[in-house]
Amino acid sequence: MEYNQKQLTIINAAEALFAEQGFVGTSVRDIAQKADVNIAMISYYFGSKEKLMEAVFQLKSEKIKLKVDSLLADDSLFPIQKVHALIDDYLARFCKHQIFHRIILREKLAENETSIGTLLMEMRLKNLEAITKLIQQGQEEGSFKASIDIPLAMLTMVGVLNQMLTSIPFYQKVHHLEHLTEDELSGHVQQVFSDHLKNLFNKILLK
Amino acid sequence: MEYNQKQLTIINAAEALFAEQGFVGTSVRDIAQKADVNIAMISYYFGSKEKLMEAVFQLKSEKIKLKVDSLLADDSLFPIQKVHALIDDYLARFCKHQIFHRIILREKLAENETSIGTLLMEMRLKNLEAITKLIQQGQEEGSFKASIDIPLAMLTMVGVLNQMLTSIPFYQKVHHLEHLTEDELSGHVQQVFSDHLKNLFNKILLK
Amino acid sequence: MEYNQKQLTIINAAEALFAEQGFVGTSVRDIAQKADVNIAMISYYFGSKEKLMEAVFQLKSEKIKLKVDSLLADDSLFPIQKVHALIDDYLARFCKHQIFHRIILREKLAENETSIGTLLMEMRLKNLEAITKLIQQGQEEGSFKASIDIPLAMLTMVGVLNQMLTSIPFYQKVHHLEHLTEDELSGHVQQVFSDHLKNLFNKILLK
Amino acid sequence: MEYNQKQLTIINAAEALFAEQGFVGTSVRDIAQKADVNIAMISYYFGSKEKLMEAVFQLKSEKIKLKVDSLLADDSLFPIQKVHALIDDYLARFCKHQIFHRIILREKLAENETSIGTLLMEMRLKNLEAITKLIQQGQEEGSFKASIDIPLAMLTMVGVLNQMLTSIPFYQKVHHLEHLTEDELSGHVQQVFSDHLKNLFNKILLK
DNA sequence: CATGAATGAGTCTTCATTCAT
DNA sequence: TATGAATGAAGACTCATTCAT
Repeated sequence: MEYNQKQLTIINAAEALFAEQGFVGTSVRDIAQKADVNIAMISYYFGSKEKLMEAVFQLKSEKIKLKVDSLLADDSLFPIQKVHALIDDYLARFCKHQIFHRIILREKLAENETSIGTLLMEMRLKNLEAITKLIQQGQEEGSFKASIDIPLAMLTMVGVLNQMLTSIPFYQKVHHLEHLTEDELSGHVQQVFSDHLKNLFNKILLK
Repeated sequence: MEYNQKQLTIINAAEALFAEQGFVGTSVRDIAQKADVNIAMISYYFGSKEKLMEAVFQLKSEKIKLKVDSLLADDSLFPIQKVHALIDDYLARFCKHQIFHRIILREKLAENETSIGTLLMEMRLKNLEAITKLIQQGQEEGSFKASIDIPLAMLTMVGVLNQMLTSIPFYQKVHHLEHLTEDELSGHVQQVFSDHLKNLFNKILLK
Repeated sequence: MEYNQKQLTIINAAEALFAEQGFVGTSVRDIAQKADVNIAMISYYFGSKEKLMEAVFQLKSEKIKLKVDSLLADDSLFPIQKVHALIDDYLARFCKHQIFHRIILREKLAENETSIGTLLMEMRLKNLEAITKLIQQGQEEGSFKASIDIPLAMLTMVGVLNQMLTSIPFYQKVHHLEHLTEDELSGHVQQVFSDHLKNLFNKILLK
Repeated sequence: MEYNQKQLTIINAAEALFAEQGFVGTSVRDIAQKADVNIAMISYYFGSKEKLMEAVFQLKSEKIKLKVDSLLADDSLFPIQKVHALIDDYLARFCKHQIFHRIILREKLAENETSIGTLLMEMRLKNLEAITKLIQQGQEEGSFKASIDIPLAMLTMVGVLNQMLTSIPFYQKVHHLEHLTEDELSGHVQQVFSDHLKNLFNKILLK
């Protein structure tokens, strides 16, 4: 799938709005306005609002796949370092508001077998496959535990990151960080979660 | 706030539907139908759909508060046992589809300062307060580490549980558990997550 | 099915517009405006535009059924007189712009198995049944031919009447009847077609 | 008017679709797709959808005119034979789904003075003129009645044929002809209506 | 000469809410 | 107090047409 510039503009606008307001909560009018295109363009280019969401999803999913693959292929790192890099990568992506996981996870997907549900499942399976390889590297090398529930580990990381997104204001408040600028806050939070997750995964993975 | 029977019926119907379909995805018609009341009753009793959600939230929040408080007051348990009980309690609540956290977290709340955002923040603060006491008990008793980021720990638990909710089909698939009935699956998952979270919290909290 | 006054207003407006402009050519806005009700009332009362058309159809169909039945039950008339009365009845109905046959026949119905197609088929079968009885009366009495293709005869009458509706301006022009008022023209046309059809049916039915 | 190949392709596609779905029910997209041309071509070549329908109409009208004229000029046939030939010709045309009369009659034309209404009137007048000559031949020759309402006769034929088109499924059902293939059914119906109309016109025209 | 891209008006329908009773 | 009826705004989507290329 190749998208032209206008299509990409729409996809980006949609991604941002879906992330903020959810799929149902976002109207095609909103998207058209944000992307500064005619409302009819959405149907024209993508067929429907749902198909647009699929496009958002697919595009993002491809990007992530590339990132993860290149990381895994890097021979200069130890397995645990790759895991740490993966954490930082996810973290950066989540913090840059490219929170498209949440976007989609929120809506009907949990149970419904929509086309997006299927796409999501596929992506998760691919991710799992890649990460399984990574962890097997660590196990073969001898630094990782022999018995690890890999899906459970993945899920833990993603769950913590998702929760982070919705909890930043809370975290800011309880730690009295109101004096920080948005960027400072973001940097701080990123550091905290990076340490936290790395620490968690060290405990989960390492012997 | 005291609610009469009809209001409670509406609140329960609303809670279930919000949990399944999200706030925006649920219409007052749906709620009225599920609660078997006239559509106009919702506006009549609660003023608006949003106010109804607040009622759902508030009621739930009170129930949780009671549970947690009673747990903390129980002198027969060690602090770490209380934490474990807390985990099982949260887990049971999440698994019984009383997933109202998710309900609300999904909608605009993350950033928008809606009335519900405020309610949510209040509830979290109360919860934090209670849990802080619990952890301080453990620290004073000497079994817990001295330096613990308590909000981060809370957030980790809730994040994992939230993620669990949306990932059960994925978990079922990758672990080849399709042969289990829904109840067996739910029981299995609950056991796995209970162990996982307790293990995680042991590492986070215990010296 | 019992309809309240507002529903009947809508049905009548819809009938007139469907007759003039066809089903597809008529918007719910048009109907709402003509009936002087809010647009949403159409969905509110009838569910959809198509369901509204079904209501139009059903109501009309019931009225016709009653008329025909009462005619057939009249013992004071000879069979051929009943046929003549039937012709005049149909004619009057068609001329009074209650041309709902055409309304519906026009749209997709011919081939598509819509709900209306089914309703139409049912009505035609009922009508055929009634008319078959009438013609059998004539046959038993001895004045009608033994072998008559009754559906073909019905179809001939309805076809001529339908065609009349769309051809009145043409007929007016070629017979130089422009000087007549609309009512005079209508009366004249009705007389001409009454004679024509009675004549035709005499030839088709009588020995 | 001369049309190039592409234009003719469009006209044919449009004719078929208008016949099936009506004017309003057919979109230019449908036509463009069926004709396998760019959507913009329709506006480009014909100016508008309505103008396209005029072209469809005009082209068809010319063809019919030619057929009728050639029939009338044939000196080898008696007038009643020409009438029978005319009936079979109309019948064949209607059965071959080239039912463009119905196409257009369906839409606004009955009362509205659209450009097509005018075209239709002109064509009818021309047809009437030709048929009048034919019937005068019969009258002069002595086999036809002296007093015949020719427009009424024409209208009867067209009305029956139109009705036939929308009633074939009904006719099939009541005569229990479901076992016939579509072609067999069409052939049977054609035979029945040919006999019926010829019989009718014998009675209307012959002394 | 031909067309892909783009548009604004229009489609039907559903929404949360209000009002008269 | 309670509700059936009613409403205007908004929903997603399709339409015939135009325009720059």
